[in-house]
Amino acid sequence: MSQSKAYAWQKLDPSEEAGLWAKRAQTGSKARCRLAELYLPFARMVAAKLYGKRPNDEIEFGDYMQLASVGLLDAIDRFDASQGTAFTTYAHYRIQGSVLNELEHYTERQKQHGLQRRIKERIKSMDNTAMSTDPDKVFERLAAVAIGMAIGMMLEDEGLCLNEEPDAVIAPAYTSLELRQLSRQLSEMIECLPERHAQVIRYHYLQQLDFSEIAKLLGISKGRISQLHQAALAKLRSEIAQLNQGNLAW
DNA sequence: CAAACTGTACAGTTACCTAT
DNA sequence: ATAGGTAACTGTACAGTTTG
Repeated sequence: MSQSKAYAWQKLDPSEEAGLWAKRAQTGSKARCRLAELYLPFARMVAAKLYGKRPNDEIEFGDYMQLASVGLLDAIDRFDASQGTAFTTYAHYRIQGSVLNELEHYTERQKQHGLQRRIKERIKSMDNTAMSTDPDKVFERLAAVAIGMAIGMMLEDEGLCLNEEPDAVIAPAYTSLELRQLSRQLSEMIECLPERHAQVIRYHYLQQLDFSEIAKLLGISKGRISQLHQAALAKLRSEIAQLNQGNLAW
């Protein structure tokens, strides 16, 4: 399969991209963040190719992706646009180097923090009202669980359309029409979130980056990412609760 | 030997603060 | 009011050690 539509990196007008490179070094630069967002699918593709050649299954794709994103940021910071070479050519070597170099030093401990655990934690983080006994929280809890399942499905849909990740989990058990609809609605809701909130959700759930990596990408602190994450989830829950009032089917 | 305990590392959360 | 930083905190998983 050729690169899926969802992962095709967006081509910018050359002058617009040149502007981004020029502004990238400014403190708290939106340009740097925009470039990272633009080329993250490229980093993912490089990670996927390396993952395809992995010698064993000890390290999961999510970990390759994390290392690739670090390499991407490094490439963005060091790339000299005036040299006339394409960024992807330069970035390919840096990302590959970053992944291979870090994998060499990968500790047993890091291996233990794999994708499955991250997904489990993220779905759990959606359900932080689960222990509530307050009846008023029941709908909120249902919405939280539904969001967790829907985002879980979105993660797996990513796997379905990303052939470079050969061992992606396929055929989820809960592919009901209702959840498919919720997943679609959820994507639309995420697009309607404030930009920062949407970025955190996309990076965390779709690109599988942890808060520290997102913080580096956006140039803000890990604590702030957590706050944006909580605020985004609160908004999504509220949206879903409203949806629920109009449609008791789920 | 296995269960219980303890220490450590890490990801994420929260309270409180400052700057705009 | 909002965005963001910082540091202390919580929860979890794991490794190593102790104890019966």
